[in-house]
Amino acid sequence: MSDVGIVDVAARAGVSPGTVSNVLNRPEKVSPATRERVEAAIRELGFVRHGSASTLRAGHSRTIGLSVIDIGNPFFTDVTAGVEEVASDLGYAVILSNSAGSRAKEERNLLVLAEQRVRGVLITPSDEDPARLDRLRDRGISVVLVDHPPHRSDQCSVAVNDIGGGTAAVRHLMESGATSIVYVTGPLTIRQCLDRRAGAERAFGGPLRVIEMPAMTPRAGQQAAEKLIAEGGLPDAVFCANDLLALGLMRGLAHAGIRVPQDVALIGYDDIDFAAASAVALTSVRQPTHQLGRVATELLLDECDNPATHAHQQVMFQPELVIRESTR
Amino acid sequence: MSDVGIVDVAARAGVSPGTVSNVLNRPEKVSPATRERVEAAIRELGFVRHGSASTLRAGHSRTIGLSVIDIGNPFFTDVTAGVEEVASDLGYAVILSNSAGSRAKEERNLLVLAEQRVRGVLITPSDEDPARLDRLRDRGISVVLVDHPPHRSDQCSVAVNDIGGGTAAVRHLMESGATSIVYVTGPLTIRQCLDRRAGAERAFGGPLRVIEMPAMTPRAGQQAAEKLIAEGGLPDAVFCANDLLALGLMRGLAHAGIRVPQDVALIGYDDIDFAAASAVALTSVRQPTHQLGRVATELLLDECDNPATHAHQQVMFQPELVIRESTR
DNA sequence: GTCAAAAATTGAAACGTTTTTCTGACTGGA
DNA sequence: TCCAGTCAGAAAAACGTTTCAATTTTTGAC
Repeated sequence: MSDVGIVDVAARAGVSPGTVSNVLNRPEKVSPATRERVEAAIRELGFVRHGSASTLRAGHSRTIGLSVIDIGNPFFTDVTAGVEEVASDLGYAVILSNSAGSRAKEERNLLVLAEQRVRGVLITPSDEDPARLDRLRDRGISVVLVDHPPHRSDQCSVAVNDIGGGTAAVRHLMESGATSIVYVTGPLTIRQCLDRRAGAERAFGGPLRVIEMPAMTPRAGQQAAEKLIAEGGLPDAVFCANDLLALGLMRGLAHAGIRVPQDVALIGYDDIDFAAASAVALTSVRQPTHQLGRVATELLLDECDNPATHAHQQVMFQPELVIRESTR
Repeated sequence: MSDVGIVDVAARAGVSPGTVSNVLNRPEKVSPATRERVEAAIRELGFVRHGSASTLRAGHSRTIGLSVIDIGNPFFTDVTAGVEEVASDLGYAVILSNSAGSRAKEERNLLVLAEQRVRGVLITPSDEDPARLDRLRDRGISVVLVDHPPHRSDQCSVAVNDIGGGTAAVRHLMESGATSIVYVTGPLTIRQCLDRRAGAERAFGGPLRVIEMPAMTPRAGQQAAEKLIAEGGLPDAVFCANDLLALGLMRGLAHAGIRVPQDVALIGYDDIDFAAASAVALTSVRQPTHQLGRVATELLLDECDNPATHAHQQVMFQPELVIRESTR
């Protein structure tokens, strides 16, 4: 139960606590000789800075929050990896919270982050209500939207053009000869789902038949397949709002003896690693996930560390169609 | 930049700060009337407790750390989901860190957790050195090992019988007629990889040909396939230390025109969701991942909240063979 | 209506840092 | 030798909670 504080270190090194603090936070302000001595004392005593005391006094922490919609979705783990790389480089810790598509859970998580006095928050919001985020900002917590367009112009955001992606997907299906197309999606309260539909219908030239599932998981995809079959009238092609749905749907179709792409063409979204390894390699719309996480974090930390010079930016990436067997 | 503290709330409610603190931490100690009044004040002022100040004074936080080896591996995201469920129920926040298989990174992450004064740590250690964890315990931070047998008897751990799993996997391959078997694995510094090999060789009755990759990802699996082919002498069957390797290997073999299971039988480990959806549905060894996370967290929080009555436990789950096409 | 015991509330100290102001101790130019 | 100008380091005051002993209020039994 070792409990060495900054004063113990100070005593050991024969300096004042203030000097130890300087060694920790502005090493350049202290002479090499004493710095060396203090660092030795820290090492010998196994001192670990008390983050809470530090945060309390300094008024801000070295942590950022990352709130995602589904940590089980490889899309978000890829984003997370990018976030962690950058944060870690700049000495920030990341508190990861998973809203699991539940607005209530997201709210609880944001409260925890606010209590922890995180420096900033990266969030893929689970709905379109900006009020919660404005409340965070009022508390002095910077917010950067991830995979979401900005609510207003005085904030940073990093997104991918989902309308364009939806358009590209359906255009490809039509060029492959499909005339009847079904859009299988998660909750249409999620912006990504809406935008991809909008893009899809723009390419299609009219409203699409839609199957809306409560989740965007392989399980939901499989259920969507049952629904599709039960409703009768199999389409030429199915566009799924993400790859998890598509993979589940593919399995569901296979169960029913329906072949992809011979009977139904299938296209997903995200191009997760597993898309290429699936039963029939899945055509998908690739997003620069890793880059998304990196850039979002860079923007956030710039906003935190250089509030004076920081210029808010809205970054928009372009997705890329990856054609595989499921649409041939 | 609202900055209401406990004293503002106290003023508004016409009570002392101590009473507000009681409402927050032991509501049963304060009369319903004043409690009501204080809660109203909290709501009206939008007060959010300063977690750092609270942690500083109380000497402990309401957060736990979770350190995993690869957040991109569905095995760990499933465990994480279980952890989060239980922690969230008991009012704890989870700080998730990813060691990405790097010992140095794990060490850095543990330091961050120690600085944050987390109440306890759930960890799947990336190597066998118990020193780092002992150091945490010396600091009064409880540690529960996840997917790892105990280093000593005075600690909690939750594991799955990997030797048994390895044995079951190879026994199944042999019963299917395989006589030459290759074990494709991640770093043999990882216990899971070692144990699964031990179990595999027990079933095989002697040493197996081993291909050791530096990572346990689909990419590494694909490279393993190239290696396997380059080395010549294709075996009857391949046992992969996890499903990611197996899926990558499957893709790699397909590229080279080698068919699974006709030319080579293939079995993975973990039974991640994607195993069933792969090109050829993958035979695998299923682990109770979600349960692993739940039980580990229950043990940890019991240790934290009831140190007096807590009894250390070492839980060992049994894996389950799931047979699919890749071994038929 | 009184009194002791229990319950509710108060007030101030303390948690371990960071920050700011201030004091000495050097430096080098006159 | 003196002085202004630097630079290192010291000392003490915060930061916003929780806790604990002390005090007041309420309760219940007689």
